[in-house]
Amino acid sequence: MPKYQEIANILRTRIKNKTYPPDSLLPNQTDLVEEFGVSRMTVKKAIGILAMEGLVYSQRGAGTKILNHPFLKKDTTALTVYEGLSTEMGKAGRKLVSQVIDFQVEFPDQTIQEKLMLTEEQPIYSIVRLRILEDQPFILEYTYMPVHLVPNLTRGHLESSIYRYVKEELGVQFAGAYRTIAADKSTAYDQQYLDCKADDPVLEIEQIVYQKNGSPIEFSRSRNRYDVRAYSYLDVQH
Amino acid sequence: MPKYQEIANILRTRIKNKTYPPDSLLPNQTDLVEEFGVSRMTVKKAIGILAMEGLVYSQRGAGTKILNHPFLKKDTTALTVYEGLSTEMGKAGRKLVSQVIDFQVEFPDQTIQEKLMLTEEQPIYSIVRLRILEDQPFILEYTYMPVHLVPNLTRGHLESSIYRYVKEELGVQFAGAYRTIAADKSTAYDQQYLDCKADDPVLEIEQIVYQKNGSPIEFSRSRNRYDVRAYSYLDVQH
DNA sequence: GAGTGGTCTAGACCACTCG
DNA sequence: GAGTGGTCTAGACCACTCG
Repeated sequence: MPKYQEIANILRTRIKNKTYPPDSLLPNQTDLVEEFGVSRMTVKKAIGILAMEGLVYSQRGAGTKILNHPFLKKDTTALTVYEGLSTEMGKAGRKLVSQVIDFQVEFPDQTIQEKLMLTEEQPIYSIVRLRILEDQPFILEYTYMPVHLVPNLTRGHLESSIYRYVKEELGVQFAGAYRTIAADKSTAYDQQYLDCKADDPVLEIEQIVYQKNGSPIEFSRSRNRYDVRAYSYLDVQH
Repeated sequence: MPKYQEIANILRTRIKNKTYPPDSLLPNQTDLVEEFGVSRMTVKKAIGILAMEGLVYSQRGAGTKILNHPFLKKDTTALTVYEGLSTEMGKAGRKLVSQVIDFQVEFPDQTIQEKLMLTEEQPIYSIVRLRILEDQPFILEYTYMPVHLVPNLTRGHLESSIYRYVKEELGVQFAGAYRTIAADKSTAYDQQYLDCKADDPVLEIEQIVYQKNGSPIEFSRSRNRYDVRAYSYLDVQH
């Protein structure tokens, strides 16, 4: 692990345990250079990480201030990094079960060809799963992935965690995701699986997940029960 | 403007006009050092900006690749930086009208005290506006701002752009925002102003906007017609 | 083994804030 | 004017990718 990461971790710990209390100033960069025995560029890089996380704000001439946003108390980190729903819920200590409703291999239609940058001859997995959180159905999820990028996918993976298989066993690295969030009326299909009423809306999240090499590896549409799931995130300006 | 910004701008232009085509490699950092007559750290910082924007992906040993994400073609930049709806729509060349439904000064209730970090004696503006895009009502927006942070706000500002007044005339700098997005059933009030049907859902976006010094300056809830507005953004991992 | 980007140093100059 | 963080340099070493 690079030095600037280690230093960022140490400083983050001190902020979280109030060694550096909110609204106070971080020691200046020269002092941190002395404490950690590194160059100033390295200290600055460490502080830059904390600034990206919204923990501190540096101002030329005035020092680096510890911020006190209410979202420090919330668990938003899980939402900004793509790691799959199972992993996210596992970290939060909540029990997620995935019930496989459909699992097919087929040729992609036009929409999916575009989203996943495929030709019509490149087969895809088409997966429908109901995600059940602590015995309550809450997301109906349609997932499409190119077969050649995710070989040997099994029903077992779908029931535990696709993300873990793709990342840990296939060694795929994710670059990020493009998401669109919208409200929609529930369909009869939604109502059946999500166990919701005819006039209940759903929150729909569409996402395309990209690998680090730039090719899309997943397109999914998830239909969320409106009363169970909202989507939160922190948008820090740089 | 710092050198690394200038270089990033030049490289971004070359990517957008395909001087560096998608899937090709950027010239290596040593060559760019020669071309621009700067040190390698400066070149690296410029490339870092493009990587944050999702335009390129650098890999140790292999070079820096120009990515070809479909969202290069979409206009998502406006959505990741807080600049107010009027400014956003203005840039897209669309005509936005804001109709002021209510404009009051009052003491904050418990919720707003918490969101804006205020005491119950610190007065706030309470604003309700209907945002009309090209003659179609599409957002009903409730905005709350502390009076002491936004002195002399007038009805005129509400009708044009609060953001422009706060930023340009008051000189406030924004650090970012915390947002929560959810689906909800429409209320009678929504239906009246948004001109939607009883079983139409709405997309609700709650946001707290922070100043660079860390204090919240705005809390708002916007109720969006579900068939007109979705919310998109790019989530790049770092 | 050649070429690549990632990290790090030790210093410098400067713009900015604050009392 | 003293102290702060932002930028920049010219070099170094290294981990990694690729043929």
